[in-house]
Order: sequence, then structure tokens, then C-alpha cells
Amino acid sequence: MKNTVNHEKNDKHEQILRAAIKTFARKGFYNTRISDIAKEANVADGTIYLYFKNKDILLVSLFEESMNQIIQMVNERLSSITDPIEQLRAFIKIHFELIKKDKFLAEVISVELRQSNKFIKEYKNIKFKEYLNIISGIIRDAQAKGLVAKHLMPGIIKRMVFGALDELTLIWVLAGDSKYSIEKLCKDAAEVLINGIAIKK
Amino acid sequence: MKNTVNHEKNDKHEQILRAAIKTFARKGFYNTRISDIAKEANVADGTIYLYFKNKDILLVSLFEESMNQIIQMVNERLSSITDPIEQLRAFIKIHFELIKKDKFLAEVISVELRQSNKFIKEYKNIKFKEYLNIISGIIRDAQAKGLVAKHLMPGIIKRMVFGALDELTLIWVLAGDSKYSIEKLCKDAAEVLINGIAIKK
Amino acid sequence: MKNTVNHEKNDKHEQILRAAIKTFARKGFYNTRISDIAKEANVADGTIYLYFKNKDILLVSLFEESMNQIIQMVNERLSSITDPIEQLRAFIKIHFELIKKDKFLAEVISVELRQSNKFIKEYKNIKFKEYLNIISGIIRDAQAKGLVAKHLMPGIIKRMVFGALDELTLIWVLAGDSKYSIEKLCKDAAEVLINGIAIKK
Amino acid sequence: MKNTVNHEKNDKHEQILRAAIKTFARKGFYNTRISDIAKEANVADGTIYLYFKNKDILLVSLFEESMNQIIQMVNERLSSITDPIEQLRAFIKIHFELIKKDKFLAEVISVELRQSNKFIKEYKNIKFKEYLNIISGIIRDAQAKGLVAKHLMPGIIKRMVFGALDELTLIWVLAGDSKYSIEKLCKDAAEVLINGIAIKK
DNA sequence: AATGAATGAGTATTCATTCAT
DNA sequence: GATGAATGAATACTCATTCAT
Repeated sequence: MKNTVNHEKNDKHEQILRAAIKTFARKGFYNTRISDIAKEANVADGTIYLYFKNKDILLVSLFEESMNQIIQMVNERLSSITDPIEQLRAFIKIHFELIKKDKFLAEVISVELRQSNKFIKEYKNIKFKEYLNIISGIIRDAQAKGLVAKHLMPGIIKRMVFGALDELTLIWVLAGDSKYSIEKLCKDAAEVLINGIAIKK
Repeated sequence: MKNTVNHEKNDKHEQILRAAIKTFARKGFYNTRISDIAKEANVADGTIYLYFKNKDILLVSLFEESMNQIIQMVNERLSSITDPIEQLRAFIKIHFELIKKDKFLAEVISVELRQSNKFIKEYKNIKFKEYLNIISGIIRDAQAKGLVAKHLMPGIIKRMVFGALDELTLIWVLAGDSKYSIEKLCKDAAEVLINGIAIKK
Repeated sequence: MKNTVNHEKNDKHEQILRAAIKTFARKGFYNTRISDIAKEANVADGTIYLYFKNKDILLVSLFEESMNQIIQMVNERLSSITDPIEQLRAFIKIHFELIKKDKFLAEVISVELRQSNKFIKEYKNIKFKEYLNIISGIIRDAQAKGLVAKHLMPGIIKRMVFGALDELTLIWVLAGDSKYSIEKLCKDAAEVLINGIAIKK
Repeated sequence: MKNTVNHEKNDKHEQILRAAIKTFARKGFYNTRISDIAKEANVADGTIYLYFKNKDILLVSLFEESMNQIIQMVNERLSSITDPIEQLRAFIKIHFELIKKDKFLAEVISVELRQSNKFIKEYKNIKFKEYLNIISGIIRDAQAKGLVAKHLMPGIIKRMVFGALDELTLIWVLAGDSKYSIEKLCKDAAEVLINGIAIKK
């Protein structure tokens, strides 16, 4: 989030996006007023419309821009790993690192993504699919290397992996008093998911 | 809701609930108008308020009543199985059977549940927790019988299982042209999840 | 109120009227629901419409029937008095007696009469005018007998008298803990009003 | 309401208040729609809510602000008069002057005040009590100077005076074709009320 | 670019009234 | 006559969006 290339002092765009994330996380998309975001961002209501066409687009932009950064970072980190199983483990690790780094964003993505995919008109969340396809890419590679059974369909596995991680995200993010540490969640998730798909030697 | 005994086919309560499920599935909770539901249910707008206090409560009731039926059915079906691993397999099977039987309901639960948990004031989805606890109960039993490693926390596993199943629900329910059959989803899910947690012999 | 000629045991008409008076007094005409009155009267909502065309007519009937009884009683009591000044004194006395006897009715008449006169469509409160004209009749008689100055217009005086009495009604009726006794109000009112119009000897 | 200094002729606050007075006078509080007021004020419906929290508060503000001006003006005018009897006469005169100057306001205050006192939640019309207390103040002064009998209670007299004046207000304000001139009403009222309470020499 | 006052379309909910039983 | 479930018209209020400054 912080590794963006915006070096403007007065970066309203970023300012509004952060305020939107925080407010959507707290109140949800439909219960958030543009004026709530404006207040949080310390700008006038109208200013938001100078940077984002409307409320829907604000949420969409938030997804797009966040996913962009995440995807870039994930790809970078994975590029130095060759074993697909280790790549999957790393993917899971990075997922939880990101959640820890930006709880609000994690909450917005986890809670609002489904709704928006379906109900924000004309929106196909390409970036989200790209994120999911990192997983299926790893699976395919693993299958090619004989590490994962060929009959498991990568399109299904990627969703199961994401679903499992996303649900764990939720419990960490929604519980103020996290019963489970990020590290434990990460460790168990990696163990179960890798055991689940890897061919046993 | 009503203190009358509803044995009529023309049960307004049921009629409205079905209409709500269908409409929430199609348009989402926040984009559904009470008048949409009324039209779908072939009743007047005001009639809905004779059976449900308000729109929030309508969604909540929908969850409660549906989960009640589901939980009862799942428990019944699982009661005749003793091997916890087979119970888990059966649980997964039933999950997909239910989805197939009531696509609209599956969609509403999968898409709206998260939002409602957090944003419908004062709502603690006890029934949903009860559903999740069926899974953790199975896991605990399996651990007691030495079938699942003790260090895996049932509270985490239940969420991973649900998350994975729920995400698969989504792809089947949202894709008009299901690329994957329910049966394939069920089979892969069971395989991966059981492999993931079961101790390898 | 109690001297009506209804000797039916199950007099719904009277029952509803009493419930309406009580409820209008407590909540005001516009804030009273037909169902409130029905509940108070221990009848079904629909039953009210068997006795009164609609909510407006219920208020109107309430005025008409109450004023009828009041006028009849006042006329009866005044008929045995010949001195117009004493008649006025008696009128004032009776006014307060009535208030004391039926506080709820007094409150409804005092608080709702103005609104209804103006805003209930097509309603000309003839009975209320008849009540006022008792006062102007007394004044005219007094003027004929040289007890009240001729230049005072009975149409004005009747209103002043009513306005003064009505305002005192209000303070007694609205104050749960009446600071002033009915008797004191009555005595002062009679003194001031009679002194105000009678020619000093 | 607004923290801006309103010195413009085109003051929305004032504009809305005037429109509200006119519309409440014509149709009554409960029969007036916010959109009626908006139309009369030549603003959008929503604009009203920028200046007044809700419909109840609009009526309350109308009372408060009007009574404030009235009280200030009355006190000013009375301050130059020393004889309490003449003060009372002046008070009555001013009352009718105000009615003549703003018929709509007079009508709203006279017709809606009672209702609002009782049925607008949490509203204690302090300003109205302040207005009434001008009268009782005069009476007390007159009693101290031996001009009014001590046994008459100022708390009762103030109400009688107000009731009488208010009722006369009504007949002038409601009658399109005023049978009685303001001047005649004023003269008779002053004569009767002063005769009514002053000790005869 | 930034503001925030003004707009007015949009909707949940209420409640007087009806009418089948 | 009595009921009360059903109706649906009516409306206060909200809030995304615009635009004059």
C-alpha cells in the first residue's frame, strides 16, 4: 500500500481511497455515505467526484488498485521460488502478511467483494481473477511436475484455496480479540491445503 | 411469526419468504425493494409487514428458518454414520445436495451472510455458528479417534472447510453455465479436504 | 354523559365513543390510530366502521353528541334562573362542573375543537355555535334589562367568555397536579367576567 | 440554525419559515406536506432539512423565533408605561396589532399551539410561558399598587386574559369576511378585561 | 482544483379502510 | 353483526450527485 509511486504531498486520490477503505470496513459499502468518506478524508463531498466518477467506481477502483499492488508483490516474491509446493506455501504466507499489514483493506475485500462482483453493474473483477489465477498457475505447474494429482482441476482448487484463506481472513479481521494468531492460521492453512492436494510420497 | 397454524399451501409467511429468497438472490439485499418482494409474492406491500417486522428482519428470518431446517437435516443424516471421516464426507455431500436443491437460497446465504452478520444491527447469527459447529464436532471426534492430528484446531478447520465449500458454492451458483458439475465439485472438495486433515496411514 | 338513553347492555356505539374520547385525549386526533381506539373499546378495527363512517366522522360525532347533551343540560339548569347575571354565573359554574365530571372529554373538546373546525372537511360545528349562543343570549337579555352596556357586542363577549373559560379548562385538564382547584378557577372566572361586563351600580 | 450570518434578503431559513407559516395556516400542521412547504418556499424538499431537523422542529422553531420577536417587542413597548392598567391596555393593543400585521402567524400560533404543546414530544414551550408571564407581571404590579384585588391569582388571570384575546384572534383570523374590526375587538376586549379585574373607584 | 449548498429521485413503512368469512 | 387479514395510497426523510462560486 505504501510502496505506491505517488510522491505528491497533497495526494487527494490516495487520501480518499484510504478513507474509503476505512469507512467501508467499518460500515459496509451500502451503509457508508459519501459524506462519511469525505469527512474521514478531510475533503469536501464534491471533491471525491473529482477523483472518482461515483460511489460504485470508488469501490471498484479500490479493488483494482489494491489487487494490482498485491498481485505485483505476490508475483515478485514467488518468482524466486521454483518448487510449486513451496510457492503455494509462500502464497499463503504472503496472503496473511497482507492481511496483517492492512486489516481494513482485508476486511473490505473479504466482505464486500462478493456483493460487488454481482451487483455493481457491468463490473467484472478482472484483477481478482488474476489473483486467483496465480493459485491455479501454481497448481498446474505442480501437476506438470507430478506433485499434485492430475485429476484435481486447478479451477476448482484455486477457489477452495481462496475460500479457505478468505474465511480465515474473516475470523481474524472481524474478531477484535483474535482467538487465533495470524501465524497459527497461516501454519494450519498451509499444512491442510498442501496436504490436501500434494501427492503423498 | 404468526400464532396461527400454517398448514395451508397458500401460506403467506412461506410465500413471502420464498419471494424474498428469489429476489435477494437476483438483486441482492440492498438492491431489493420491499415492493419487488411483494410483487414476486403476489401480496400487497403492507402484507409483508404483517409477517415480518421490517426488511432486516425478513433477511434474518430467512437465515434462521433455513439454517434450522438445514441443521436438522444434516444432523439426521450424520447420525447414522460413525466414522468421523465418513461423516465429513457426508457433510460435504449434503452441502452440495442442498445447493443443488435450492440454488436461490444457496446464493442468498453465500452472498448476503457476511454482510448481514456485520451490518444488520444486533444480529448474532447463532444458527450459522451452530452449522459450523457440526464441522468442528466431527473434527474433534476424529481427533479423539486418532484420525486427525491433534495440533489442528477444530475452530480453524471448520472455517477452512466452510470457506472452501462456500467458495465452490459461489462458482456453481453464480455461473449460469456451470463449467463444473456439482458432483465434480463435491468429489474434489471431499478429496482435498479429507486428505488435508486426515493422518496418512 | 351518563344520562344517555342507551339502555342496551352491549352498546358498541357508546363503547367506541368513550374509547375514542379517552384515546384522543391521551394522544391527540392525528396521533391516534383506529386500532388504538378499537383496542381500548375491546372491539375489532372493522367494527368501528359499522358505527362511524370514518375517523373524521368519529371525532365529529363525538363533538355533536357531547355538545347535544351539554346544551340540553345547560338550558335546563338555566331555565329556572331569571336574572341574566345569575344565569351567566350559573353557566360558568356548570362549565366547570362538566369539566370535572369528564376530564377526558373536556380535554378533547378544548384541544381538538379548533383543528377540527378548520381542517375536517365540510364540518361546520353547528352545535358548538349553539353552545356559544347560549352565552350571547344571556348577554342580550342582560342588555335588554340594562345590566350590561349596549355597546358591547354579544358576538364578541360570548367569544371572550368562552375563550377565558376554555383556557382555564386547559390548565386544569393538562396539569396532572392542578395548582388551582376547580372551585377557585370557577370563582375567579365568574368574578372577573361578570365584573367585566356588568354595569356598575 | 445555520452558523452563517444571514443578512441576505434571499435567506433560505427565513424563506422556509415564511412558507411554513403560510402553509400551516392554510392546511394545518398535520395536513401540510413537507413538499407543500418546499413548493411555497421555492426550494427543493431536501433543502428544508438543511435548515430544520424535521417537520416537528420546523413548527417548534417557528414558535420559538416568532415568540422571541414578539416578547422583545412587547417588553420594549411596555417599558415606557408606568401605570399597570395602562400597560395591560397596551398589551392588548399590541396583541391585536401583531395579529393584524401577520395574520398567518397569528393563525398558526392560535390553532396549532395547543396541539404542539402536548403532542410534539419533548417540547416545552418556554417562550409561550414567558409571553404569558408578561401578563401576570403586570397583574402583580397592579396588585402591589392597589389597582387590582389581591385575591385574584395572577396565574389564573393571565390565562383568562390570554384565552379571551386568543379566542378573539381566532374569529378575526378565521373569518374571511371579518364581521368585527380589529379595532372594535381590541376596544371591547380591553374594556371588559380591565373592568373585570380593576378595583372600581 | 476545491467547496458545500442545493437538488430531487427514490423507498421503507404506516394506517385508514375494506370485505370475505 | 363482528372480525381482523389484507390492501395500497401516501409521505417524511435520505443521500448521491451537481454546479455556481
